[in-house]
Amino acid sequence: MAIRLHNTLTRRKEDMVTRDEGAVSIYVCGPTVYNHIHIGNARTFLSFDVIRRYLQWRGFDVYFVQNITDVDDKIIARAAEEGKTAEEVARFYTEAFLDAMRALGVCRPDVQPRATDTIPDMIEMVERLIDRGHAYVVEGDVYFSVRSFPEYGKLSGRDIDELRSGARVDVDERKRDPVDFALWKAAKPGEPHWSSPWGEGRPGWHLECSVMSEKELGPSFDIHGGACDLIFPHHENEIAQSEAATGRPFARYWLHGGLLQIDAEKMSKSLGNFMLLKDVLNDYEPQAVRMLMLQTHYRSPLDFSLERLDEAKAAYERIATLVRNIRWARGTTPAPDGASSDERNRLESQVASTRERFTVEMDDDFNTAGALGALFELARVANTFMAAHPGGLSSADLLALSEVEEALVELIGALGIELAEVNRSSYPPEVVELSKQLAGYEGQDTEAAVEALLAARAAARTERNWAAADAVRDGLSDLGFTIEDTPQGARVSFTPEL
RNA sequence: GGCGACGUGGCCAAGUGGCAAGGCAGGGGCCUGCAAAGCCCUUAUCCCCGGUUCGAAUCCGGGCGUCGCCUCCA
Repeated sequence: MAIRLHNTLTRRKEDMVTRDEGAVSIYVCGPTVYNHIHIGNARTFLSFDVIRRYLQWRGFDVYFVQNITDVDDKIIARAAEEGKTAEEVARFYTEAFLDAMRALGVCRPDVQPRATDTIPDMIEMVERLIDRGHAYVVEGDVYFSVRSFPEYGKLSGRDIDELRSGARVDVDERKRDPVDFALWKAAKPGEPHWSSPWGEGRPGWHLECSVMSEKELGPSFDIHGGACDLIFPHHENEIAQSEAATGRPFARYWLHGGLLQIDAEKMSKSLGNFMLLKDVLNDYEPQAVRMLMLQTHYRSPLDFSLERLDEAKAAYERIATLVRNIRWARGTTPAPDGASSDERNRLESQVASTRERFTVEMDDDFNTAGALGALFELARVANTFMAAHPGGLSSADLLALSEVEEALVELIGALGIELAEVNRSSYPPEVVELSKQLAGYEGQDTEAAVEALLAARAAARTERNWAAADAVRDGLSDLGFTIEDTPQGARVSFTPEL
């Protein structure tokens, strides 16, 4: 079964046929580093991280390139505001961006070129465009001649003449045509600048993506991604630059993500209605953020709110709790009899059908919402299986459940959501003091302290001393532990608040 | 005005011709010493009108509404 992609260029879903069989080359537009990225920026990077991970999971050899725009008007403006140099601003927010991506669990691109490291290549492409009659020099600026590229507008469905009449911006009289755009800008005093055949200057924004993608992936590659607000003019201009410079088709498939909205309005730095990713991650686990994004198809708009983030967190915990409960059950002593072989077969066939449906959904233009639906169905079936046998599960039952666990961890992992193992070493030290008070524990080991508390609570419950039992549970609860009673004993889990 | 996306239960959302996934929230029940987790039950004339079809959320036409791009934007 082929993977289907919605291609903005053709406005329909197509079978993915890559340049090299078994390999996928991807270029995704990265951030301009003039501020911390907001949650809307994060959505796009997350979407393409999921696409990349899924293709890898499907066995493709993925080569993923994403630029960092570290020279730009907005960086210069920000530097002026802060009384810093543009280089300082760019360096600071580049680091902040890399930190934020790490915190969200976004895989690093295979190559992550910076615009300022690619200047010679950009100059070379501009020279090529001038040589081929697609660009012209005016007083140190170089412009791309849009009319020299007849296919201009094929991505965004725009018509050059309509663009021209609709141009609202003050027209630069030196341009031969109002729709022409800058490839190279002569530097004003105090701006970052590089030597070029046209004098000291800096590159235009659209240029770097054409240059980097060609340098890293070749003139024709498989997938070019970005958010849909980049379709025009950015991606249209990239196509014009690259195809005019190389004479060869640019990206085969154009994938565009929908925008994140707040109160049904685009989240953007210019509108001022944004939330920074780093602030959101201060209060929420990355898994909750990822779950929220995955519940909506990547091309649809997504209205963001903390309420929805709470819902996504609850949804994530449904899966995480199940996996934790399976792991716990597998640590208990198997019962002599549990489920019937029919029940086990049903569970196992559900695992198989979940894997099947997950793949079908994801192959169809990365339908993460559908894929999650498959996982939740498996969760319900597995929960039902366990609920039907409160008296305990046999070794065979536990083996079947371990297949459920394996599938959930693997499949949700293919979407970039990690189901972490419980880390006992991170138990808080306060538990020792609590155990001393309530269970007479004398040692210093946190894990042993918890064991002592659970033993004390079990004893109290046997004596029907609910006050003593609840004191232990409440004390542990205050430290971030959850105690749940089952017929097989108390189940403890530790989930510290962020 | 041009180009594009979208309109599915209380909220979110998948589904693009054949009995409407899933999550969250609410209500009822079960389990529990009380909880927690979980299970069971429970809520949809798929924006409106017309058309095509044996059959339409899904295709076509018209309307209404929301959003995006057309200017820097993930």
